[in-house]
Amino acid sequence: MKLATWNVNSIRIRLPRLLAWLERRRPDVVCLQEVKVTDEDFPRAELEALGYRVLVAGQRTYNGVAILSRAEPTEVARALPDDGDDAQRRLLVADVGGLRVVNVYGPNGQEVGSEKYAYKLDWYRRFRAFLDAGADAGRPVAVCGDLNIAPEDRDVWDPERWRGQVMASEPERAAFRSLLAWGLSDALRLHRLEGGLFTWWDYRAGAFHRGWGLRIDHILVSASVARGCSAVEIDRDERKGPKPSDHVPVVATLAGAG
DNA sequence: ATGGCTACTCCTAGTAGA
Repeated sequence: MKLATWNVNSIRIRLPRLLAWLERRRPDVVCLQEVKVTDEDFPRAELEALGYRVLVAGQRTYNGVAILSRAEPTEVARALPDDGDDAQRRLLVADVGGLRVVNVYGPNGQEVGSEKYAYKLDWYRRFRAFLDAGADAGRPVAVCGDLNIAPEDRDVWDPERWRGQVMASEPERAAFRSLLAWGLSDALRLHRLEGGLFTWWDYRAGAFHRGWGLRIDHILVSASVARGCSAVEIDRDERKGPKPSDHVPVVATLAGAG
């Protein structure tokens, strides 16, 4: 089966590209981030017409996550347990077949030392506690999404320029490692060890064509899933052409039925 | 690299993204 994650940066603007990509790629499960619409405004019918079931934890303007799946999903959670009623929509968890799919849109953090940076680190602390309490790394689990963390120097285009900056700071990298320590593997790194593999490029300054990217979108898998993970691809071409998201999809090929 | 963009909104200016 193919499991994908994509920060679409507005499902409204990206719907034509998303539909074309789904028809071409035929993923079995897709985690979307930054859909930027409420549940009611989510383009459910267009996606169902392609054969997908749709779960949405939507929000107007900001954030918002969704899971598309060919098989029937069972919703497990749509917020962290200590989120308030008006919390930012950054989490959606569903069981699809035997796989627990944890879709995450990690906070941006804005700037090291800012209030939003503190929120980001605290969010990851709460997310790790959620995994501890509500999931079992001994079972098939995949944590997918835009984590907004470049885990190592090889995941940024210029390590010296990014050293200590938001997305690449040591406390953020420690938060990423705390997810691995829970019992997950970085699926891409099971197959590809080289640098220069990026999933996001700034819209400004021709960053994509200059190779100024970061790897901040990830698929993390528990051990049983890792054993059946035969490939992970970054759909870099989705950054080209008209109206791209600033992020591209990451697609893992896993053992087992869709 | 400190923004030359994009998308959003009580929409034409301010906020946020990363």
